[in-house]
Amino acid sequence: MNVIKQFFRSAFSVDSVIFGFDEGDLKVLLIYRGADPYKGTWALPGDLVRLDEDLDDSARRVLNELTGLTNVYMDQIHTFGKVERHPLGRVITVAYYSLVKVSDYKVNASSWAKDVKWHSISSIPKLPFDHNEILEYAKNKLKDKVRHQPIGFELLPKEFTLTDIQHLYESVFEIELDKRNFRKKLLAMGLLIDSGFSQNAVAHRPARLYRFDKKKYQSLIQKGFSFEL
Amino acid sequence: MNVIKQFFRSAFSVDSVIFGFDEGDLKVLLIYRGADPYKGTWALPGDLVRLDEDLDDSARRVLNELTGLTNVYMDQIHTFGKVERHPLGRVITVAYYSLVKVSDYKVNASSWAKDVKWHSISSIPKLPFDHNEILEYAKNKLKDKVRHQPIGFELLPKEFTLTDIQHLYESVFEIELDKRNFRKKLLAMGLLIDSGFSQNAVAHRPARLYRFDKKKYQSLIQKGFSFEL
DNA sequence: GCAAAAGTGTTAGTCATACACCCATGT
DNA sequence: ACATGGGTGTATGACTAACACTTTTGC
Repeated sequence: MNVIKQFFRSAFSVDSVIFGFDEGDLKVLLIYRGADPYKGTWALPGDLVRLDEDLDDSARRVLNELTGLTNVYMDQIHTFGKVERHPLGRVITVAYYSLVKVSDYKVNASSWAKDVKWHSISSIPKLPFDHNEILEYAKNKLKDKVRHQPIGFELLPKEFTLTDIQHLYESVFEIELDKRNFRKKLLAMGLLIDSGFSQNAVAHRPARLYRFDKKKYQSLIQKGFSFEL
Repeated sequence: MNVIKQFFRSAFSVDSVIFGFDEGDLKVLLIYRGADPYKGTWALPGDLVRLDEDLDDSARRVLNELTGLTNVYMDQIHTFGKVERHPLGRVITVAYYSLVKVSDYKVNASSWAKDVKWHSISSIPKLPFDHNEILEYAKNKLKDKVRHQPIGFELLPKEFTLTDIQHLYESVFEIELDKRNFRKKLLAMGLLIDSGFSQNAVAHRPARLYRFDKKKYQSLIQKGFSFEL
């Protein structure tokens, strides 16, 4: 069939913007490319999608190969398809972002990345392909999502302080928030469980530790609830 | 090179959810497929992307071939990439939606569509491929977008009544709105211009006609404004 | 004069914002 | 005792939601 010869000559890749939150700062996981094209530069992790692999599975595979993590929050961002975006041929890329708890992240179990490192969102180098553009899209998508759904917790360890969340929101939105008002709203959601524990070994009054009530959240979502901040 | 043989055997398509608003009802433009696969069914308009064609351009081409329209509001929805979604081989599809003024829409200038018709959003038939899923995504995306930006006007003729907009919002959100409150908020945006004219030949008090102030909107956007409803 | 949709304000409640001091711990 | 961040309440203004009657036109 003619169509096959004419059109089935392209490839598609997935690229992943992996967000983490550490030291009060939003981070992105970049790889140092060990192979051409663009060998020797920091880039977003990604790979060509195999012909027998669902798109979403491919994104999960890339994340898993890199971090060893599964069951991670992941969402599609956008698809980038300029003709000349890839030097090897016609390759469009479907970009995803995921939110990982930096504390869960263990290995650099990667075959194709010579090095892997968290980069603060405020100091991202020039990246190959259209990766800087992808990252911009990712940041905006993250903002939009966090504003409407309490997914920020995916970036925090199981137990966290209210100040942790506040700093997280402040990094994501790049604004400052009022402590009292923020706590009021946050607790008013009714989705935080007081763990009963506090920080220890801190050089100030220890903060209470909370957990996110995932079950309650799921059941509210079911009932068609929607959240804001 | 090995990679070429291994991966460059797939294709990608664009599919378009073309929204219109007419007779107080949200509509979608469907084509009646004149060729296989799925010959003889109603489907979303779409086409394979040419190797030398940017993704967005491809979506605009499909829209233009079908309606003769250019300069139409268009936005990417999501990319669908299940392995078995297309019978001819590995084809992922990038879905777009566009908002057209039904009054501007003239011809069925289409080579590949046997028939083209507006279908009310409330009575969409079973569609081939994953098109019903795509349409669901499109509706949600449209809701999200309309909630935060006054793009609803793209669906209305240049001059419209306040009741027209209210009906539009009611169809998109599938809810009922209070007339007085809706008008208050709408006029408070300061983005409507009273055209000075009114309807005529209507069997009731004629409504004032307004225009959307695109220039003011652009300049507010520039200044980092954001809107809600 | 009747039918049909246009147009118009007020009130009560809820929510967002601004703001400053005392507390518990480690050193 | 001092430094560090944790924790807490109130008052004001802004916005949202609920609600009913008069007006203008065509027939």
